[in-house]
Amino acid sequence: MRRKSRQRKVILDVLKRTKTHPSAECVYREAKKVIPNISLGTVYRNLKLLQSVGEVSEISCEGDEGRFDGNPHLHYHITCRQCGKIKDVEDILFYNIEKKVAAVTGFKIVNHCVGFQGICPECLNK
Amino acid sequence: MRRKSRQRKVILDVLKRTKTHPSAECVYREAKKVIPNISLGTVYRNLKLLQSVGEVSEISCEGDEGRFDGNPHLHYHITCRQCGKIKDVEDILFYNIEKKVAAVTGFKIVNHCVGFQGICPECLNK
DNA sequence: ATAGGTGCAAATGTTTTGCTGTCAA
DNA sequence: TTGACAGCAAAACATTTGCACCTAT
Repeated sequence: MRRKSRQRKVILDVLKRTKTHPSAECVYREAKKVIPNISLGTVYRNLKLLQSVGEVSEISCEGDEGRFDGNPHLHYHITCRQCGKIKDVEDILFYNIEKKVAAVTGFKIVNHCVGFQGICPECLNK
Repeated sequence: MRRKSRQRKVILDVLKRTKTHPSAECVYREAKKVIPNISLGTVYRNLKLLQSVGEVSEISCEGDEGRFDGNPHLHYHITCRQCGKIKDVEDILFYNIEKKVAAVTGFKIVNHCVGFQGICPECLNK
């Protein structure tokens, strides 16, 4: 049975309040501000555990590997090729594509993800 | 100016004919059959170079990191959560979502990718 | 009391890089 | 001839894991 450790709570809290989709290393640095002797291994272990219970997710799509999102709801991401920032894409979701793909491939679909790459407004104005 | 090395040709050829979306290590093993003393560093260097000129692409979307595709045309992938195989999703493309997302985010979109996760027909029948 | 969790450090796996020699143009 | 590229090995990262100790329940 799972216990609530202080470390896990802090890690989850960091993810919930950090909007920049931090890497494991970055979560570690933030968590260290609260628990100075927390270890990187613990961060990895908890990120994995929190993913497995669906409380956080790991972002991925072309070059965004190893960054995490404390928002567990399905949503898409967009990455700036110039400055590297990752933002959430709001209000766009394709619920029906899973059915379509199931029909075409014969797979039972359990999830999908979508990622965009581009240049953000700030970088465009430079 | 770029030269056509034998190694690069073999690596590209492996990718073109391998439909299983191989990892770098796997490309290395295949290439070794043709050039026994090819080095892993060369494989990585060429995979990167071939990506940068758009001849191959690296697949990514939740758990498919580090696998490559010799088909340079935009298409989506689906991964079986049980046996791990990655297949191409044929005949489904969302050209218009880039415009939509550009409008919503203010980004100039240069690319997008879509990945599905599920259980393949073979695994379902076990 | 005890199972789950932690910190630490070593191990692992993957990718990159420096260097020297080689080869395509 | 020469600059791009290869092979090799070391380095650099990122992530996982074994172990002994700690702590919620």
